[in-house]
Amino acid sequence: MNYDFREIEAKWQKYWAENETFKASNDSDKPKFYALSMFPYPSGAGLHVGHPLGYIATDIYSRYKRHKGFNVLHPMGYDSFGLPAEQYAIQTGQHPAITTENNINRYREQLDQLGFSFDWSREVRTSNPQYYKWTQWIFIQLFNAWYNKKSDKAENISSLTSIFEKEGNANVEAACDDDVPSFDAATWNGYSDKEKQEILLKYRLTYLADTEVNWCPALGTVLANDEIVNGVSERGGHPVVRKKMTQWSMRITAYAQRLLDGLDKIDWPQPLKDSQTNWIGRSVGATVKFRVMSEKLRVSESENSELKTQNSSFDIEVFTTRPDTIFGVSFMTLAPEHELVAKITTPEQKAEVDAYVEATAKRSERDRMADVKTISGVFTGAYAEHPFTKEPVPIWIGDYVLASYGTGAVMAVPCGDQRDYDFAKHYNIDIPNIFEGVDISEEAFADKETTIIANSDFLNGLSYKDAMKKAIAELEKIGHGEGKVNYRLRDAVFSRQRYWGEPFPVYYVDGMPQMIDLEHLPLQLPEVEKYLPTETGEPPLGNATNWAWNTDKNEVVSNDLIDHKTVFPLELNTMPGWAGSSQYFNRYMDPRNDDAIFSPEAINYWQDVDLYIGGSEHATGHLLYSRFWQKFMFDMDYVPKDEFAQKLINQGMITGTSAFVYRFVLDTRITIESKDKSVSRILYKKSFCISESYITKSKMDGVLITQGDLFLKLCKLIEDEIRRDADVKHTTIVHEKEEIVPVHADVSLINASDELDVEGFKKWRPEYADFEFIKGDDGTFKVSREIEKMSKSKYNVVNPDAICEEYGADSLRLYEMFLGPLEQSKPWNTAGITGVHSFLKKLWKLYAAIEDKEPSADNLKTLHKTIKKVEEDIENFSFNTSVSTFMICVNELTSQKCSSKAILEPLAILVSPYAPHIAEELWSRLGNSGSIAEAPFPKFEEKYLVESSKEYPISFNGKMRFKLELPMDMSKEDIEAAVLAHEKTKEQLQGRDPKKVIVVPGKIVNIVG
RNA sequence: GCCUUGGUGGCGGAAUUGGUAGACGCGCUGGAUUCAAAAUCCAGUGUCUUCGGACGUGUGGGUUCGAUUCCCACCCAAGGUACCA
Repeated sequence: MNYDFREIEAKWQKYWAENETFKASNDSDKPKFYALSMFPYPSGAGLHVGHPLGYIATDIYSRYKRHKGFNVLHPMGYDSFGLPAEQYAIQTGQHPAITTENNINRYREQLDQLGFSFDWSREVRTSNPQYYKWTQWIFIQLFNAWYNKKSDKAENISSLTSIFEKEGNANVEAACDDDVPSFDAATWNGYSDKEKQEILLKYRLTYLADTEVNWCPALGTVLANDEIVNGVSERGGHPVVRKKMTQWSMRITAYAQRLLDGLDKIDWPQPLKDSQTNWIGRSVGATVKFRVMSEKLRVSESENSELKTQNSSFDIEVFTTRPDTIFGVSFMTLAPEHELVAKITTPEQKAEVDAYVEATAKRSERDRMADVKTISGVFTGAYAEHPFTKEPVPIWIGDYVLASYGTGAVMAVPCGDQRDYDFAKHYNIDIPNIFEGVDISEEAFADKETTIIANSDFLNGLSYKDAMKKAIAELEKIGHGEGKVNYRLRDAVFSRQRYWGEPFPVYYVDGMPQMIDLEHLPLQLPEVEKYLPTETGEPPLGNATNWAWNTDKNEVVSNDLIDHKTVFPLELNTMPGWAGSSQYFNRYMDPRNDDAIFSPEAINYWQDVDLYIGGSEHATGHLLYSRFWQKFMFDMDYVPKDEFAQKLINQGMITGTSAFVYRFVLDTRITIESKDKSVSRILYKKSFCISESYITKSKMDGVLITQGDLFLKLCKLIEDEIRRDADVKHTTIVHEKEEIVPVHADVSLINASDELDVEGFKKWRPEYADFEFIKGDDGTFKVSREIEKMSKSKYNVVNPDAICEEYGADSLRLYEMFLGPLEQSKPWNTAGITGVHSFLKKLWKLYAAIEDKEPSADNLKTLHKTIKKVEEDIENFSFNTSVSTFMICVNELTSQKCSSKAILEPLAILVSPYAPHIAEELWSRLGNSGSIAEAPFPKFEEKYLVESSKEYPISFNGKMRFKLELPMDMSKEDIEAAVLAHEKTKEQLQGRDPKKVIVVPGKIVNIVG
């Protein structure tokens, strides 16, 4: 009887579905266990081999916990709103809901094939109105809440208005906008309704604010940072400008400290915690205000007091973690983008500053960050007044200061900060030493612990800590600053100018946002003709003709009916990708509930996620926002835990082999003098894709360069084209090449010799249809290959279907685990799959003739050794080593010719979390009815492993020379005597006396000499 | 630059607390079976070797009776990134 995996796997997948084997109940005497995998975005490419890695791990653990007697919740769903479906819709006109549905069906088919123990009755889809009803609901809860710093939690906005009514806002400590005016009760009560709403908006946990976005006029859309390359859009190379737009924001900064503190309570990988810690970026220090001195002011300081007030009205605020070094300030540096730069620059310096600002704008932030070698900056000509010494401090701009952090300005203390030091050295700026007994002639001194301040007036002789306190106190005294804890974290922009996302349950009355009542939710996405932004630059929902809210009927009506009395315009933005994923883990607990996001019974039973497995790329996105919402839900008493996942594991990614073609654009400026003497100037742009064989990466700086005379060849090509037009007397031709840009090519277009199917590529990427493809000398167009993470966006995905077809799901499951440690990244290579497949065949054979006979001691030893190891492995998420353990076990039992049911039955249970189909089949062949899923996990018994003797490795000076079998219970002294008496020992020592003999009973003997 | 992770045979990897380096699998070599192939089974397989051994876990040091494991310095690769003042 052969191992017919196709039949077996189909049979048990059907059985599980029909019997709802993995359906979880919200009511059970068993202890609960909630195992969760991050749900996928159903892309058009289908599931690839990287997806199941984490799912298999979660599945193994879930099945194991079920064997251990837990009531297991193991759900799956789809994060089904997202950009790819929308882009596909823009290209093809197909509604994203349809493509999404198709993709989900394909995912489901693939997932089913792999035999996961999901409770499909709880499936959620974020794009489903029944689901996003509750996403909208949470948004409303956030809108109706403010953060009270006194109680250190979110509260309903009504508690805020009642304070306002009684006493105004003087005593309110809230997380709010910076520009809240202060008012007393009478003023508040005298405000109009609209004025009150405007004030409240500054306090709400979700609020409207003007935020800068990357606007691409040519594409009519906002771009993400990674959609922009070298300042232009990745697609099409259009210019991108920073533009202010009114957007919904989430006041996540209110939770900065609690998000930081919460990390101590959860068992998440340290690198992930580090990355959240760094993202939140807490630093303790002070803000310091420097007053800008005007040029005139310095010349005629005391003469005109009116001029003084007029011209020194600019304050530069900096945040510093070293206020103790304030007397070491010898210059200031502003980010080139800083709004004051244009205002304070003197006329003499203007040209130089402008040029520098422009040059900086072209550099990416990453560029500016990574480049510490190049020191650059420009003096603005302006000076600021030192708050204590009143000395002028020159104000520079430099691209090492980023506008997005802190205030975008630093007080430079060259003696205490290496970057400031280098900058000062480079531009010959003073480096005053304010440290006692420290030599700063070579480098800055940044060690806080040993700092003693000197040359600093009232700070002289103080340590870092004392000087810090004193400096802050003095700054506060003179009104020039205050102690401050600064967070890097900024409020999260929550609006997207997209179609395929959750609509906001918001309409506008007199410009003020109003929430739609829960009973009228969900507010469903409207139909639109086109999924592109409108011609006037409104988001795609601006195309909808039926997108107005009737407050009488509480329904969506035609835009034509908007009268601003009972019918009002609806919000045109949609929510971002992370909205739907920030509470989905709680929704799984009670996914079909239409009256509440979940029932109190459900949340109180399941509490939180016990094990969450997913990729580390979500460290600062999904995982930070989810923790934020969970804490909010906790504050509002909806959930019992303020952290949603106790334990989290990052599965390593599976890397794929990406393929690149090289894009290269040649600009040619031509001046043509025709025979009739008329002169014309033309800009001629020609685009190429170049075979890999012409490209080398410069060893110096990693820049891509073309090899040999390719450039000349291409210039010649263009010149020939130009000159083909006859009537030309004289031409001047200047070629300018743009950078060589590597572009991903889909790996399905590449053959085994790394050659590109050029026609296929042009068809796949129509914007390359007119490009000239330059083949190599051998007449082929080669791509270059690189190992990268497997991802649809890198076009290097391999899907599991073929492997499933050829070897079966159990083989694939085992193989993905066998590849290596779960947390580590590893390359995908199917070469070794025959190994695990033949293991399954050997396992199968073992059960060919099962007998009811007593197992031998060897049998029992093998079994219990395996139980022990596998159990330890699962608990440690070391799934690769348990696959090896199974192989060893089956090899041993095969050579022992074991056929005993007492051994083979527990073995089937051990294997079942890993290879559930074959385990079920063997289980039923052993005579059991029903599923193996609930069978109790075999119990390990030490007694079968007790050994009477041990084969000791005998080493000399740490090197193993021979082995010696000795009884387990032999004493140290006896072992030493036995080893020293052995003739091989004498042979090794060759007459020398051993200096020392180390005996570790049960482990090793080492002889030194 | 910074943060994180990693570096062990031809390849994926193992060695759980400092105690036999290379488990297990792939690949490769030889053999059995077969008309032949696939499949299966058996044996071998870190490198060098004068066949005694010597060397060997990115590099160089150190601690130790003993180091893949601990410490210091460095090199390389991947992922992330925010010069955090």
